[in-house]
Amino acid sequence: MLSISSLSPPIFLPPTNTQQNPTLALLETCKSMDQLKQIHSQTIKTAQAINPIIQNSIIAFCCTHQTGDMLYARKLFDTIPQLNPFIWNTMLKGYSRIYCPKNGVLMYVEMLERDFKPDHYTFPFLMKGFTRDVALECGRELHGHVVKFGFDSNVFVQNALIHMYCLSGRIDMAHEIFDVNYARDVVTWNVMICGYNRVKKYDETIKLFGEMEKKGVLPSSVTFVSVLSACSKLKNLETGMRLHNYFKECKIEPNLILENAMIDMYASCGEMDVALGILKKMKKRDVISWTAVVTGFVNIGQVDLARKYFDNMPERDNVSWTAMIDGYLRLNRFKEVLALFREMQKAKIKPDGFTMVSILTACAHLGALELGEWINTYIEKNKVKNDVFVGNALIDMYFKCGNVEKAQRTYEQMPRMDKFTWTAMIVGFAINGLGEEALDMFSQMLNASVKPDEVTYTGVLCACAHTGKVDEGRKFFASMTTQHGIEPNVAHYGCMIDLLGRSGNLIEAHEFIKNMPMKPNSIIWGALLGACRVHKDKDMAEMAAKQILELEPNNGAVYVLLCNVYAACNKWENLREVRKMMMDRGIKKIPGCSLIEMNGVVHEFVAGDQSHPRSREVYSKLDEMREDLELAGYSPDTSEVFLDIGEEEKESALHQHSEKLAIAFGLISSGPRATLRIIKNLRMCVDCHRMAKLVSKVYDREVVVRDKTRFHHFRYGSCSCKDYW
DNA sequence: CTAGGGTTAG
Repeated sequence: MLSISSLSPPIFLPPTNTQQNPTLALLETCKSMDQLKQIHSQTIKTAQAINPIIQNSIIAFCCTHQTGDMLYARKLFDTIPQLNPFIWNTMLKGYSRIYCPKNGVLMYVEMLERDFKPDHYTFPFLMKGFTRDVALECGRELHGHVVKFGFDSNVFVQNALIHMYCLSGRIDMAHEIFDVNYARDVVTWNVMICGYNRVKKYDETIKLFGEMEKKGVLPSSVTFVSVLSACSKLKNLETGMRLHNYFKECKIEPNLILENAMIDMYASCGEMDVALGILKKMKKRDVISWTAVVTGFVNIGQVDLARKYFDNMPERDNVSWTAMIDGYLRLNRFKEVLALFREMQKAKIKPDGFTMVSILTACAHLGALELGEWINTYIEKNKVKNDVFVGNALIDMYFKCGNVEKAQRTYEQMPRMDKFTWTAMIVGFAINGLGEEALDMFSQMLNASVKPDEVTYTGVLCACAHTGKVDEGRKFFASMTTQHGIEPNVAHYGCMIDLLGRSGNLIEAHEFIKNMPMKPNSIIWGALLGACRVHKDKDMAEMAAKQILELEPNNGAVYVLLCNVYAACNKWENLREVRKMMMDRGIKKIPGCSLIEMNGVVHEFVAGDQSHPRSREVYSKLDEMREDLELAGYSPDTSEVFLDIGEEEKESALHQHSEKLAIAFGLISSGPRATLRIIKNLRMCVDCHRMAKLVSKVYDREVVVRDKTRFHHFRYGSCSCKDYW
């Protein structure tokens, strides 16, 4: 018996070029998956669905079109009895397009298992969608396959391979292939150049471009874009301008990307006039063009001008917002940082890791722990890429908001650490008075063979200064040069003066200043002056104050400190003289100001402040506190009040210090046992310090005060600084 | 005579 099919005439396949086959013509104009599905069902009805050319075209649409659906492609793919290399390749291209490199690799494996040989299209398609991780995982093996299947002289495959090694950070392997590759074209150079940009070796980028010129390879516009980008990063205007002239000579048609790269290069080198000139002449501009201009103005500190361009941009994405936010951050305009971030949220633009780092940095400066916590939750909930930068910013934020536990927890969860992580931990412990922990971190860092830099050493010396580790401090100061070749800068000297002076070695501190290789600034003398206050050395204080006033005649803090010294030494006549000098010269004391964050709102109190809406309650709470605390042994310490007034008035002035107002406000506006976190612009005075200790005991509250230089954690009646500050 | 590589802003 013969089967029906063998009796039937061969199925008539309609012509398969677009002119003659209406289905193929339809597919060519197809715009969406919906349309495609209609065409597909039509082909099933008309029995064209088994026409391999139609099948290929339908799958190709799913794999290549913007709206293409790879699940649909795969379903169709599975129904095809007779596969060919073309379809496999198209599928690989599809997975690359939607960035599913793992599916691509699985498909490639399946292809080999089913005895299809990869051709020279297979590898470029497959590798195009690779991520760093996949490239690391499969790179070597695929390289082997390329050799095994004999594509080591195909330029497309070789370029894809170099590209893949650059992606996984194996620039050495990439260069090796580049060097032995006899099939090189301009794209090979471009891939290699781009690889150096990716690992931030911009000098190498420019070097390679030079080699390319020497070899007489004509660069393409892509070459120019990459090399311009390197010039931008290096702020190498000379090479940038040479490139500008060069591609005019080459008669390369400028396109949007190239012009954007030009704007970026000039803007980054501070040549805003040229950058704006290019922007003006462009036929088409996009969000990148405008953002490059905004960044340019931010770079030269012209943040208000940057804002003008930002406000006039036809569209803004997260990069533009972050660039603008970063502008305010760099000028320490933190409130504007947060305000702009709120606007960004209103505009429904999703922040990413870069944005988070900027906002967290602002939170760290402002001590805005609640917002910082909110950002942390946001990162977790929205799966913002939690890389080492974000982690470092989180650690820094928690420490600078005085939350040591959360900082440590973040540190423990870091998937990867770098020099900045260690440094953030050391500095963080140091400013929170945890000297042992800071130094322990430092030795762990050295054990991990991470090289410390000058900031790391600032933290190390600061840890010694805040905890009175004089001998260790001297030792570290010496070792930074001898062991790590870091020349101490003025901040390191500042830490040493602080360390020596505060521990009572005033003469040695002064000697240290005399032997500094650079000119001591007001911070150096200020450290010595502060030490003179603690150790009641009137003569040296006068000398130090004189030095500062020569540098900064209007430095109000110096007068205040000098007054403090006189008050501490009972030199009332001298104190009056300085007071008079301040009046005559119109020098104002910087008013003490404390911030306390309550339910996401930052409340600000200055000394004697009555402007807060709950001011009356605050003052009556203060009176109540005074009674409670006196029962626990409090008596006012007026030794640091230098106003020429009666004892009772002194007590009253003391009573209204900004941190006391903030603590009282904190007590009436938070639940029992909630931690109070206060940020103060000046140093804490002895009396407020004593009172805060008692508050922590009497009201069973943790009080954290960040003053000008460090943290005080008050718990169970004592302070983390052990009264050494 | 079905398909292919590289690039820009924080």
